[in-house]
Amino acid sequence: MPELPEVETYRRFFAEHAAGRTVRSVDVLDPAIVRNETAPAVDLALRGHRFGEPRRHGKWLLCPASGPVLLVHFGMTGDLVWSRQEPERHRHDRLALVFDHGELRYRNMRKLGGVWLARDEAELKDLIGDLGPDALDVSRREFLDRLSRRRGGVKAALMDQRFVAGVGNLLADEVLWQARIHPRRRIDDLDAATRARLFRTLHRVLRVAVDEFDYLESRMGWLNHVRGEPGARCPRCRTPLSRVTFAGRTTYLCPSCQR
DNA sequence: TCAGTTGTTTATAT
DNA sequence: AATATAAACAACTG
Repeated sequence: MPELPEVETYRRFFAEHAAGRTVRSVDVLDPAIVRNETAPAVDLALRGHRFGEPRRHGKWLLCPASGPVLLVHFGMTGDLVWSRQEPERHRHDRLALVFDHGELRYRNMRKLGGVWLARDEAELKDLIGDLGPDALDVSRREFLDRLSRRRGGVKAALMDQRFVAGVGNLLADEVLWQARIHPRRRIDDLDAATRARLFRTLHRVLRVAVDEFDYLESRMGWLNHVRGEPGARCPRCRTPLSRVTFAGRTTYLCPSCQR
């Protein structure tokens, strides 16, 4: 379930199991999941290398291995699995990093996303493309500055990875609902107080989310707690929520609270 | 059978 | 040049 908070969870998981460990082999179980190299090339590049501390930028997990960097993107259905917790490989396990003490598997049912190998930091930048600042890392000043240069709808901006990196469909709805901003509101129409509220809310939602596993469902009083339930009502004012399609994505909002 | 799904890219239109 | 939209990608689930 990967947006920024989930990928942060994967980063910690990778750090726990793979950082400081030497790769014995890379078993590519589905060659199509490696997007920019052949399966043997990935094995050859990483075998015998030791992983350092993983980093995260937006929804990308970046795993340096003394020289080459393994790039992991989770799409909609990606996951990491540690072999001690689940001994058998699953049919959606697409790649396994094999260590002496176990194996870390990249699972992805739908195969959106995948794994890339960068030979160095320069190649890494080319592969992840023109990403904006990480949504949890961006300063208020930079966020407001970027917002002032942006036109169009506010939800589209939040979800644009070149604007800020890490916010997806569910988080965008959550932030806008908490900040009481209609997702179709034009950025030009937002006054200074509303822009400041948007930043504060974005930051607060992300902070809570990265610290709380399963926040999407467990966080009482949040939009995502009731999202998708038939007849769902706004947790604040009890007005029935609207469900609309916006740029091909399902959007939930409260017609009473949000403008 | 049909609609829907937390992401990204591409083509096309505005 | 930016922004908006739909479709495609793939593999399910209800």
